Amino acid sequence: MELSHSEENYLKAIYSLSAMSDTGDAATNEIADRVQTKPPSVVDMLKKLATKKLVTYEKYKRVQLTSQGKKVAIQVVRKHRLWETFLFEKLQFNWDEVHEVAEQLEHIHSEKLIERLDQFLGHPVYDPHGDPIPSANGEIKTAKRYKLSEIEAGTTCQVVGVNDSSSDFLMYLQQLSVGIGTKIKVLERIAFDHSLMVSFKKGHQTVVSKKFADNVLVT
Amino acid sequence: MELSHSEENYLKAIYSLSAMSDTGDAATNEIADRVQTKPPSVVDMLKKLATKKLVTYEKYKRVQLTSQGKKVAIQVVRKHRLWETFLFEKLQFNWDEVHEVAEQLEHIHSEKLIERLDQFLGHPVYDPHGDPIPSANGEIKTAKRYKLSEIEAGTTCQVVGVNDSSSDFLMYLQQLSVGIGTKIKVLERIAFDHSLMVSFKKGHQTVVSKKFADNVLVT
DNA sequence: ACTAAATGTTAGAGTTACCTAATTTTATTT
DNA sequence: AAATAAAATTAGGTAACTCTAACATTTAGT
Ligand SMILES: [Mn+2]
Ligand SMILES: [Mn+2]
Ligand SMILES: [Mn+2]
Ligand SMILES: [Mn+2]
Repeated sequence: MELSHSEENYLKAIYSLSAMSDTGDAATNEIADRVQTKPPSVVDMLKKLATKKLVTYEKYKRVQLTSQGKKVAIQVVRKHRLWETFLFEKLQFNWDEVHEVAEQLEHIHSEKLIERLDQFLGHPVYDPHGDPIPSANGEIKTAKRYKLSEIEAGTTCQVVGVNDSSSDFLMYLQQLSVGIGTKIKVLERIAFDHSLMVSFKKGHQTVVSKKFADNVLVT
Repeated sequence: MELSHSEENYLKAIYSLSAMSDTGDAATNEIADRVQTKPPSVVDMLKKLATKKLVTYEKYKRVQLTSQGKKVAIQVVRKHRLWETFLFEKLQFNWDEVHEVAEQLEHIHSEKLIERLDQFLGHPVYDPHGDPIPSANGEIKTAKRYKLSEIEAGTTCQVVGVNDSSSDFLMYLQQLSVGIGTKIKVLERIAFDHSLMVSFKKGHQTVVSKKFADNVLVT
């Protein structure tokens, strides 16, 4: 069954909201926020998705994806993240420019296209934001992600993403030559202001603030 | 002004129909055929495009693109052909598989994407079907294209496209190792059945039928 | 338990892009 | 110049997706 852009966007929104909620479901207003519409539009769509068996919905209750719905949502996420990787790796888009275009590209319908793209990119595992790319059969690498600020002194870890994507933050990262994949060793945790003494590859050593370390995700 | 998929498809259809007509315009029924709708839908759309100044339309007369409309149409064609080239060159799609997916990709809205894609592909001049790719400012290489069947004996020419894109024909071409860019020398024109004696690169020599030669475009 | 606030739903309507059936205009024959 | 055929248009309607305003339900605060 061929879904519309709109249906796919809703499924993706419900998927990511459910993933954050500890009850595995999403609320009407949350969805409206996420897909930039008003709550009545969400209700209409939930009814439609429910008749298509993509979602289990009872009025006044939070929605849940069915396994069918989840499968579709994950494929959309896969496409989104593969396109982001393409834009970043092959077309030299910046970190913060890829999302908007991928938001459109994720709706192109072609099995073959996405499998060939995956192959062309060398089967990447993480997108430019460090988010895991689901595999063709829907499996997602879910290595637990820590804030850099939680890492013990003496440990070496690897950057897999960020919490903040403001351009101030991204520019600072660029200046430090820190990106996805960068290895960081935590040398010392400074009790006074919770800042960290760290070293990046090649022993280049600096102090970073707690605010910085809270926004860098590592494994 | 951001146009819809549908509006873009209509403009593209009117553009290519106008190019074929010697009066530089297109008829309602022709457009309906091309975009796979019914004539009343076309009339609706023509009225809309007319209020947007993309088309000059008077009822019961043939439509013409305004210069604005032509500009938009050419940009859509540019995107279509660049994406076809990407699919063919980078993702190893076959000649006859690229069109359908490009039909979707041509509607992605992003200036930057298309310029970067063009650069990534090395500013190609022809798409996988041998059709010219308009430049960023809308210029189109219009080297006159001849049928192979029109070429004089003794002349060497180069394949730039085909008239038929049936898979029977494409498979035959593949078997002969003939593709875009292949050089062909016409050795002899056989009066009896208008077939041609030709040689491909490396002196490999064969006879091809008139039907074949009518469907191979060369410069 | 009662009230107020927050959340969610229904009613009714607009837009885009289609459709079929009926009608009008233009083009082609005789 | 009629008559007929072809092409184009209008009328009226549907489906998807969105909205605002009004109403219903649930939740949280006292
Ligand atoms: Mn999207
Ligand atoms: Mn991402
Ligand atoms: Mn298209
Ligand atoms: Mn083409």
